[in-house]
Amino acid sequence: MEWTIQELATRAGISSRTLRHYDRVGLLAPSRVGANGYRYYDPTAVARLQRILIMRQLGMGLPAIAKVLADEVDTCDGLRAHIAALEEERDRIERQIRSVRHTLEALQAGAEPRMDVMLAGFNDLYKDEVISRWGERAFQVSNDWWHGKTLDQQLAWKQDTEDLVAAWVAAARAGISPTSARAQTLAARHVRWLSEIPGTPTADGKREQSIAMVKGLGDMYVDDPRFAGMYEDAAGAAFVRDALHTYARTQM
Amino acid sequence: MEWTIQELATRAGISSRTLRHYDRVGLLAPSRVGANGYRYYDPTAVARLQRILIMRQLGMGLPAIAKVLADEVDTCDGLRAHIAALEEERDRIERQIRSVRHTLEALQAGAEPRMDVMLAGFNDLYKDEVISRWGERAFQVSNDWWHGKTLDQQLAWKQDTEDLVAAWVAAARAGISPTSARAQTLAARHVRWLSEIPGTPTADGKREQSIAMVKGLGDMYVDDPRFAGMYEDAAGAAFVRDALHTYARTQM
DNA sequence: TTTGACCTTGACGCTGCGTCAACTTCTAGC
DNA sequence: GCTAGAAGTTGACGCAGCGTCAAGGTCAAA
Repeated sequence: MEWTIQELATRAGISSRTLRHYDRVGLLAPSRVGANGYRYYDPTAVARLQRILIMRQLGMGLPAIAKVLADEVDTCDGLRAHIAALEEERDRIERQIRSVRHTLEALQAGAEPRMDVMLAGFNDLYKDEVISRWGERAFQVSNDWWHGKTLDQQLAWKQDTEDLVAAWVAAARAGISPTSARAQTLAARHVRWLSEIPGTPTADGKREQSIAMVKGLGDMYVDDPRFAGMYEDAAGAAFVRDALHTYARTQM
Repeated sequence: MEWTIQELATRAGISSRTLRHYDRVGLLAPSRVGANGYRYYDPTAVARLQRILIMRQLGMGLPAIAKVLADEVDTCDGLRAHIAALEEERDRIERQIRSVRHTLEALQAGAEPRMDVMLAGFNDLYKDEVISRWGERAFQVSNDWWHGKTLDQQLAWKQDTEDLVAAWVAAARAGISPTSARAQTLAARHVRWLSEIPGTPTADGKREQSIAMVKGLGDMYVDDPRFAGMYEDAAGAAFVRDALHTYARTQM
């Protein structure tokens, strides 16, 4: 008793292309190949196909199925691993949904695109900075802090940020020195603003690291394209950087 | 103020390959291309990249992002559509998980692989049959019936099925006629067994269709590779088929 | 001028097949 | 015996979003 590729495919509800694919990837070889190259399948092959289709219907990948069929992995273990992977994926999507909802609400609440861009850019940049210098955990803390805020709190924080930036721009325009009292007052405010974010060295009271971070941040405002234009122009960013450097050197 | 591909990529935390890819797919063109072919990006391009990366981080696909950036779709609408897609996906995975858990429990409870194969095969086959002959709805009903059963009930049903098959094999081995009283008793039991499945014509009391289904099922036991060996051999399957045909003709 | 870093285009790989394309083989009717 | 049509074969592109060589041109510093 044996069947041609089409007979088997039709009965199994799949395409002959799929069977050829399974043959090519070594998942299911035909029991016999005629001198003409035709593939023929016997009941043993059909049984194997059964198992393949069951696992496939459960969403397992072909390599994982192959391992189970090759007896490298126990069927139960394979399924358990698959469940774990599925749960992981589900949780990831769940987080994704919350994140998108959050963004959508913020957008609807009137947060302008540029605002959003600025903050997201800050977050991203901050992420890289924090991860590379103080490890992944610190980023996790401040990230949770941000996403744990209510919409009102986020908007309020955005407002604070905008005010601070506006003050910097005004000071830079005024042509005063970065070492002047007014600039240093702004620098102090900037550092306080930073310290609101938990998980940062400034918030954690680590002096050496705080200084390094404040200086590094100043440099980034100048060098990083993502902050381009944040302080109006290159001169504005340089002003902020110089003021922050001076503050870090003399007041921290 | 402009940056080379590498400068921008490093700051943005992506690869230069990604930027080239975005250029190729028309998502983000460099603001200027030198005579040497080098790509250069200005602050406008950086801002656009910002928006792209934000949406990408939210899990949106590049084509969807392109539509939003091209103002074909409102940002909020894009996000809403994305949320809907994510929720769909999450629900799908959720169903997937339940299904795999179910299978795993059945397997651990001692259902042997061959049993599982046999029943899954039956379900699949039955699905094709029912869908093609009585429409999708009927399949839905019987599928829900199966998945609505508790594990114990499923195992009990499997046991019934096994007993029935064993009885058929014994009768076929005994060399009796398919029209004999013993064979016809088995056929009656087979039809009762079938009628337990809701949504089938037998369960619904549709006489003409019941007869057609019982006969068709008998034919399938012989012709379909997925039932190969279920009744031991071709002779066994033929015996069942003949008995069912006789029963359908004379008793239904 | 050399070296090394950075730029370019081109192309394969991954997942699981769908979908032509081009060609050979089998089957059935006249 | 011939021919049409159904079914078989291999080969290759496409899909999402890049990672990853490969081969070669350009640029900046020593």
